[in-house]
Amino acid sequence: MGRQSCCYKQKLRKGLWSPEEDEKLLRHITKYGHGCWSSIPKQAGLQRCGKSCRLRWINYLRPDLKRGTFSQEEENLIIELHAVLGNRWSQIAARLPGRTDNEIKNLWNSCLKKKLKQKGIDPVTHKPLSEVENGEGNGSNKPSLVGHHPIHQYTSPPPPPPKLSSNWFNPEFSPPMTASYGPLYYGTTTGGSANNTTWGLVQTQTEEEEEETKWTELLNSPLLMAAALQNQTPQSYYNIEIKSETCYLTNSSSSSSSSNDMWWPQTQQQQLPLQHEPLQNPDICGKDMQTLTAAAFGHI
DNA sequence: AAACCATGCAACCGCCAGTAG
DNA sequence: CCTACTGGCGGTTGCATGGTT
Repeated sequence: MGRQSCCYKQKLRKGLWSPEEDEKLLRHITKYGHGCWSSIPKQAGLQRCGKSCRLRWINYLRPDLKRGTFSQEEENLIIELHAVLGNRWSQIAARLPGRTDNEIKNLWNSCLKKKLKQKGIDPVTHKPLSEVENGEGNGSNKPSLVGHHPIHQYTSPPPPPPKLSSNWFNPEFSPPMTASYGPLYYGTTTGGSANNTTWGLVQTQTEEEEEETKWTELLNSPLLMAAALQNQTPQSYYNIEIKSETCYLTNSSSSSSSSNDMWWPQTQQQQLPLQHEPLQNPDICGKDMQTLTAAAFGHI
């Protein structure tokens, strides 16, 4: 017995969103926040399912979205994070302010995978393709549930060239991302263990839960990493505050489901530094929603 | 100029986990 | 404890656009 989509059940609209729908949703959430997604369509006068509204909001209407093409630094960071987290796009996105999991996933599938392959790196294991092919029989490359953790490739002793450098699409590129490696792969781990085996530990860990915990601990702290990403000082970064979309939305919903008129302005403030940041690739073209969003928030 | 192809992106689908009743 | 509902996530699809032949 197959399941029917929520849209099918209620004969709701599907497909691309019209500007009118966007405006309705934006206006509604701007005014009332999104308490319960399932009730939003009705309240906002939309013929959509709640899921669809949520997705539209998260991937397109949210005011803190960065948009534009990914910078080299961001791409590199995604690759690094993917090596650690695997296809956990939402977690990767949480470390890239203003980017959505969908965006990152698309980038990975359409672009980064190819780039890695061109560089002779297996996008799944993040190991050199030759190595992957050779080691295929011995089970050493057996995929794990959460992807592979070839951290040693990136961490083992200071990042010098060998395989690590092959990950840099721009060979001349080094800082600030090189600096960000510290917190990501070593820095945050030094609290517990000072040696370089910390991530190796992750790699060889058999207890998955323990693994998870370590990742969480490690990855929740690299604020400097993102600071480097933004080419900002750590301090200015703190102003932005790393917030995954999940946190972002959670905050709003937890603050109160209906009358949470507090979270918007606050969030906006946090995003200001980002907005002032000059876009390297201002291809916001055709996506006037950004303007609409900005306009909407100007009224709050 | 037209047909074809490749690419990027937005959105949907289906599954899962958490939770309220 | 069970069930239904909801939100969240990753995988996948389909369309629009731009480039190439």
